[in-house]
Amino acid sequence: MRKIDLNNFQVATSETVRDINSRIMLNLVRKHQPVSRADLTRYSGLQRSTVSAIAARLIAERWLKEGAVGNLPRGRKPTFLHLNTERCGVVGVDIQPATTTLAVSSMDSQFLAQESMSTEKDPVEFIARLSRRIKDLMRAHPRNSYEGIGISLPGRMDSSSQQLIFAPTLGWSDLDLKTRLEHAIGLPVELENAANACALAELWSGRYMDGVRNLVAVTVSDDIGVGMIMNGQLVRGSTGVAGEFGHVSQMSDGPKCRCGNSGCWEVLASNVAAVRYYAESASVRKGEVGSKSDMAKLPFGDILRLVERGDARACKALNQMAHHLGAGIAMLVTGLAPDVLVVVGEVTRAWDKVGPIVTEAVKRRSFTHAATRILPTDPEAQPRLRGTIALVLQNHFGAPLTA
Amino acid sequence: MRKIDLNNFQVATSETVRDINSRIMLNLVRKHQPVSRADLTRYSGLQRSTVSAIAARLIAERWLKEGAVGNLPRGRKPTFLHLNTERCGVVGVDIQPATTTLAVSSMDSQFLAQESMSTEKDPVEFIARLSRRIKDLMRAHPRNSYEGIGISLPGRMDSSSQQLIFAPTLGWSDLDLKTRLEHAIGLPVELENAANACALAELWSGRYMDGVRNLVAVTVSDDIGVGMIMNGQLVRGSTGVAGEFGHVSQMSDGPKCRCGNSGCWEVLASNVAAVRYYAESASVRKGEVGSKSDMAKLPFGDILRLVERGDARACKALNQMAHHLGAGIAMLVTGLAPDVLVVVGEVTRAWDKVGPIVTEAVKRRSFTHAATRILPTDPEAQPRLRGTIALVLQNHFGAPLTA
DNA sequence: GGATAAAGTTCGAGCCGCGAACAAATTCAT
DNA sequence: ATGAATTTGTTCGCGGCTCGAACTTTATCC
Repeated sequence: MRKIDLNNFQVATSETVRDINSRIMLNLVRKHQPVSRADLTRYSGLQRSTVSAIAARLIAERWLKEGAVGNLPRGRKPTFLHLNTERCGVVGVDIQPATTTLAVSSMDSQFLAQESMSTEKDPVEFIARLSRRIKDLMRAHPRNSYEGIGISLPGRMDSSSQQLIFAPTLGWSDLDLKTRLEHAIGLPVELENAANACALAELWSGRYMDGVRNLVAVTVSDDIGVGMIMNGQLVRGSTGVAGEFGHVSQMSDGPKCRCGNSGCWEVLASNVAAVRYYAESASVRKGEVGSKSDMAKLPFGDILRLVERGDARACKALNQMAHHLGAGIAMLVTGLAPDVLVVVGEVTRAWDKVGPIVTEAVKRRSFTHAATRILPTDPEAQPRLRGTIALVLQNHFGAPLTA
Repeated sequence: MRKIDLNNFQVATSETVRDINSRIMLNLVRKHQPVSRADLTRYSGLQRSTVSAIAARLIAERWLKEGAVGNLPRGRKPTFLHLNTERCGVVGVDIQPATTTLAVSSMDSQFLAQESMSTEKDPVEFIARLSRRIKDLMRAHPRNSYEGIGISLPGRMDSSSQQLIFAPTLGWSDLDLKTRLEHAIGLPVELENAANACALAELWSGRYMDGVRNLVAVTVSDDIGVGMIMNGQLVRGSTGVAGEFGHVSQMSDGPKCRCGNSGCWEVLASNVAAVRYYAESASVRKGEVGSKSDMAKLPFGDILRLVERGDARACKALNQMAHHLGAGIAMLVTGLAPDVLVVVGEVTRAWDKVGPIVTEAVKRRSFTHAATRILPTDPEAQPRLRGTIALVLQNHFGAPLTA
């Protein structure tokens, strides 16, 4: 049961009924397609006449298309309905400190094209260049309509105004990225934190046969971010900053974190932590080639490659990271008890080594009543970018705001 | 934006419109009462005619009552509407390991009567006795109707079946309390974990002038429980076990917890932790009167009394507890960023001493972008019991299930 | 060729909010 | 007093929606 938000509600009119039922139909088609009108009456509980009327409208609005006819042992053959993936396109932009990836996607979240560009320090200059690239991409891939632009970025925005309020790795601050881009391109823009975008991508991925309404995404890179979906809805917290579990202190006498605190989870379990563990083990053991500070600049990818080759020191560093990753994930499983917890980041490439350590730590440390599945994401699948698409599509497939 | 739950949705009919708008009206009256129909058109955006029609129905259904007429500088005088608190009663039951408190309340959450009984080890026997007491209480306080029974208990129930799955301190397990009581009394029963009940109580308390849709309740007694409300809705997690932050390990080499883990938050910051700190300081300092094991049986209330009298050792024990309480609360503030975090329990009686330590710890340890207010509850206000009332009333005031 | 079965359409009834017109109640200027 | 102005609240026809029964269409099987 949800409390009605008296600061942001919508009264119902007669059209609200059709709104609600259309959304339900659209989701039923998404789930069961190809599907006949008759099946939809059974799935929805609506009358046959109502289903026909809604289908007619959704076809007129080009959300649905009629397809082949099916076969049945008896009676008239059904004509199948399915989503009209041609209808609309979505632009997704994944901004990361070094490079920005942009893509156009169809309604079924299939990428039509994808390209990269460098992220710049000057946000105004960057926005100008980005909007040119987006326009070019849209021209190169014409669609009936483009519905919006979803953007994932490593930072936080105010949940109501969508003003960027915190993006340390980009060096931007207090920027109205949303309005600027909307004016430049003329499409609605949705901003979201990268971890939240990943959580959305998983929620809408179709990977979990519905039923998953509580999902946590943990992004592991140079920092650790957490995106939470509870009761089928993104949790943004009071000012949009929920999910900073990466800055929960796990070891009061641990290394200093840039947030000012000590022993934060992300200091112990992020990619840079693994690099540090590797460098430390070097200096302790022997003088060897390369100074300690050189090693501290090693990219995390190199550690993974060393692990693949069986390098003992790299393996140990990765194990340490995995151990701490497990401790933090145990906290999330214990406290949030999601149906699914997905891990995002390069570290999933070594999940055969990391996964067992993590699940063992969770099993050992957490109340076992929660049956949380801990899963790596496919590193090739670009979860952040898929999340930006989901960010726009949820406006069409999510529950309409009522009451 | 919420994802539609295809396993549990409700299609809209023409009556859904009235359902939704009635709920909105009811909440607007609750917020603004006494309030005229004309004001309600302004608050809701509905037409005057629609507001009148809905009001007429709500009056016929006895949810609302017409009251006095107001005064205006010009024009016809408005007749005020307000909630009809006489309409219905609610039964609330707060089960705790030693004693169970039951109460009957009117629709405005005012207690009409309240009494206590001992909690028994045998659940079947207990249910029989409890239902007799409830029936007597209802007979002694006749209302037009009783809407339901809300029950708070120290344990976890499956979120769908409401079967009790875990209640160690009561010694009950796998019990269908809900169905048994429903059959015995003939009223719908709502079960909820005590911490969740406290969170609900605060959400519906009217203490925060709306706007608060993300709220965390931390119950501190012999254990620590956490109830979370995110996006205006209780977070129960996959099988109803979300909120066990009390069993997040804060100190890997800390004391053993009954959950099998070490250094759990509740082992470091609960009432028994304070008692243990007190006992430890005794044994370390001197032989003195009373053995260490005697002191470990001291009730937490005695420690609070000693603190009031200025006992240095008791103060130190309380400080230690407060320090760890702050560390855990910092975790919640950092990770969940609620608008409000309320602390429930005897410890709030010494909040002048504990509060500053907690807020200092949170300020030091957490990302300060979240503007979470950390507040103690009034120990006299019986948050668990108020929560049981909210549990039933939210069925009438919460958003109806649509889509 | 008729019985049976299933898919899909048509159409009137009923619920509901909208919005304009109307009725009621009250103040204020003349 | 009296009428204009103002505000509250009601009445009523319209259009949107789903329901549900009746009907049409398209198939298979005996």
